[in-house]
Amino acid sequence: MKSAEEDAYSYTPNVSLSLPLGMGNPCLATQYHTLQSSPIISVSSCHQTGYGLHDHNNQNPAQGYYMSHGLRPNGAPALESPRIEITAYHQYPEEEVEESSSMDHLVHHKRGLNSIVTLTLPNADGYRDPSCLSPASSLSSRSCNSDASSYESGFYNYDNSSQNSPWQSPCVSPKSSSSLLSCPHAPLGPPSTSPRHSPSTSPLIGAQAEEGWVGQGPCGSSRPNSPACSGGGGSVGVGKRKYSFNGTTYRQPTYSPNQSSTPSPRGSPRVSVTDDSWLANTNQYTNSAIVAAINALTTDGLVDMGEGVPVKARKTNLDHSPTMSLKTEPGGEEMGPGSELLQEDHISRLPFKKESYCGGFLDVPQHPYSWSKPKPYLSSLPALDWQLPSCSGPYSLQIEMQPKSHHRAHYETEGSRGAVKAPSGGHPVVQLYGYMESEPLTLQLFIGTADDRLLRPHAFYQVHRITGKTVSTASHEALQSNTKVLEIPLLPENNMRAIIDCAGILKLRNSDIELRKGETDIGRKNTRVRMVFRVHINQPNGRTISLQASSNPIECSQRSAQELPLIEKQSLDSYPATGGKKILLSGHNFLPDSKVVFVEKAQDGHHLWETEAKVDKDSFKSTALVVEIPPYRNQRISSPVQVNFYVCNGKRKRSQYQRFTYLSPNVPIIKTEPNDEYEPLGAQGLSVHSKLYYGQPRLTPIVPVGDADTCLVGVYSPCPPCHGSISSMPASSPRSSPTLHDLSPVSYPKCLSTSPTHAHNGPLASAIQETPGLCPAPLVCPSSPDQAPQGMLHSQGNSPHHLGNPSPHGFHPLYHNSSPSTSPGSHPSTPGGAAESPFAQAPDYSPTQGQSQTQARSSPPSLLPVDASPRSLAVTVKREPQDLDQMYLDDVNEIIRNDLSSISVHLST
DNA sequence: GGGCTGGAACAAAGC
DNA sequence: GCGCTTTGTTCCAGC
Repeated sequence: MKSAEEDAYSYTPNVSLSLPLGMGNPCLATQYHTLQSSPIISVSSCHQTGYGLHDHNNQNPAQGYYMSHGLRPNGAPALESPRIEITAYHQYPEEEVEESSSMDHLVHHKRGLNSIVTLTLPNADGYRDPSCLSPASSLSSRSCNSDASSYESGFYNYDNSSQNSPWQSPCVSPKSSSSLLSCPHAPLGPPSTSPRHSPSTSPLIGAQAEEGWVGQGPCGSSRPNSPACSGGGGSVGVGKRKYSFNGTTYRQPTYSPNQSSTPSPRGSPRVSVTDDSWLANTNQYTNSAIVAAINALTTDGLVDMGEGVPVKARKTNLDHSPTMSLKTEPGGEEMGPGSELLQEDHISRLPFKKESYCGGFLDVPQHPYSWSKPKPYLSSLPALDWQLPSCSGPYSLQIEMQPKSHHRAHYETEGSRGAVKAPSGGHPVVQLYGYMESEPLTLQLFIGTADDRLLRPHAFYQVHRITGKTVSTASHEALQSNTKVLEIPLLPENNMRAIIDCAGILKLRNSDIELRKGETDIGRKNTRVRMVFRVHINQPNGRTISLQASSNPIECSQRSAQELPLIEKQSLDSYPATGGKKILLSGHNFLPDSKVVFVEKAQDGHHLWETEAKVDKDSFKSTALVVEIPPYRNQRISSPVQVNFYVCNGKRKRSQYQRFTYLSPNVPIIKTEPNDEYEPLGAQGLSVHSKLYYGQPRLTPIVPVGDADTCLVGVYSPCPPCHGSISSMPASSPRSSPTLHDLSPVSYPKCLSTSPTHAHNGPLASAIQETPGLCPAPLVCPSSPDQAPQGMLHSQGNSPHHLGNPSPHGFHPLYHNSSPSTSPGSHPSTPGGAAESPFAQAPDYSPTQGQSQTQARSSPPSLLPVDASPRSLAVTVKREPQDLDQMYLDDVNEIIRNDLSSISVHLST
């Protein structure tokens, strides 16, 4: 069975818990580095290494998290002070640098840093090397960047990057100080590990942006120019830009809500948005928007400046400069504000306001220079690779309608293949619950990974804006850290609900991406993605609550979609070790000869046990398999054991791993119906739990943009409805293997195990991710009384996987630590912050968000200590978890303290 | 005529 | 180094 893939899995990180803070989290490391300087290398390495490191990290989700978020030294009290740290942390030093007061200086600085990692071509564009780009590719790249061409400029990216860096944000934010604290949380959430993120990380981002392009080389390799450039895909971006600076082209005006000429069928948001409203936030917006725009444009501007942006790009940019950022054609509607330049997170935060967008742009556009200088603004918005919760306080971002599991992405050389659809034939639907304000918000959408690792922007896929008669939702493309982000208005009139019929998926050539400096991801067989939605809600106290919800995995490869088996749901997540019960698997591409293999892996990825389950051929369907749960190798387990299973249609045609938990035979079986709500797939009788293994990362700290503190604080409290899943949690995956398909869930391992006991269980970690969608709830959110603060809540729903797994725990613990109480400096809880608990679990979204939501709603989050799968378990076990948590927390705290002390020492030195 | 789609040819990468 | 298989990318054709 061991295939390369598996080997990859082996990755599993064995990070020791002890390391957590520092080691575990690359971020931290990086940070340190930066701080200390030394390690810059490390940082760089991180980047470059990218996944490798990350992976490891990832594997330990916890670590990752810690690192990135909270733990980060910053998180520690000590950390706070030095902004530097923050900076350091990033993969992109640049970003950090930028934030620093002296921009220029910083910039250079960055570059320097980058240089280490990669060459910094200021101009280097976005994800592709301009030079390298084949005509087609250029388009594509543009498409990606699309409008972007303008974006391509390196600057732009940098900016983004900076923003991205989680750490930075804190600094930036006025309240930043606290940010540091937030960091602590952060760790939990967004694992620094995240490939991209991590310093090294995100290949895309970092790589693309800055370094990028190894490019040239690639160019050659990659098909140079595809004739097709003209190809449709790209077309979208370029051709369609309608907005030129000129007001005319520009539609900013359109953005204005009222103006929207074309009423969106649903009441385009525009309508709702009033100028006033726009104005209201304008200032903020403006700044952010402008910045963003600038960034985007900047590139161009830079180019103009002579930096070497490809002529094409320049033209585009010039012509459209504003455009790039602003595209908003859809429907002619003006989304307005949203569209704007949100590139930056900031933008996103801001409510859609026309001003920000329009005003800023219109005015600015013409001057390249104006754009040219991206201000260093520290957007506090969390980087795209940060793991964010789907629920926080009263807010909950939910994917009401999940996208289909398959969507053939188009190449730049092709025409668009349309918007991602929902299984029902409609389109995905996203809704923000709990938002009672009258101000419209911007919903951000980008294409993220769907592997076991932490959720991060996908290096090989970009969201593609779809426009036309059939598109009712206005949207705007922005580029953030080399990742295309589609901005969609969320209007109160529409109940903060958006139908995502304006988003397609663009495939970038592997060769173009892999050659970029710093890129560590492999495109081959890395064809699964998730739609990631984010919304940033400004709070009266100045803080910003950022929520994220990720869709179920979407297979984007034509061939894979047709051949690879895909498990979307399973009727049972756990069962006694005796096995024997039948489980219904729902999905696609099942064959009469499909085999279902149960596998148990050690933390290091080695197979401990593997057995083929009996498949009921009589009930075979291409979309459903009935399998008999094989007895576990050890019938006397005293605690839940998490294993994985997959469907195999033949050599190299395996589904992703799904988690399954064997329970102690003595344990009363509790149904795991929570998922019932899952309904759909499950329909067949067995309730199916959705959950792709990779699922979604569930936990995520909330990242308050505004405040550093917030971050910390950010805990998010349980969300009432939390249907949402945590989008982010990564599963930690061992992965890495280029072949995403085989994600070994197991890898997680090392994450900090939450519970001491679990700590070492590799697999456990994974659980976290999986924790299904429950609402994040609960960890300890003071805010929500209802929820008990247990350390580990699991989202019930989806994730059955948890059982036994600490993974979840792992995270949780951290969270806890991070929580004010626990971690000393780190988190003070943020008072006003939405969630008190810094981290939120991400609910899993899994498959059907709807499900998750429903589940969540229907049943309050339960704490499952062991994660046993379902809620039921939770019920029974409740207490343990707490104890464990406590213990875990203690351990974690200890670790953190140690870490902090060491950090402070470093700093002082 | 353009946008979507589905299918498949061609070619590179892996095994 | 060769041949077969797998996967990625580009083209074509039809709706």
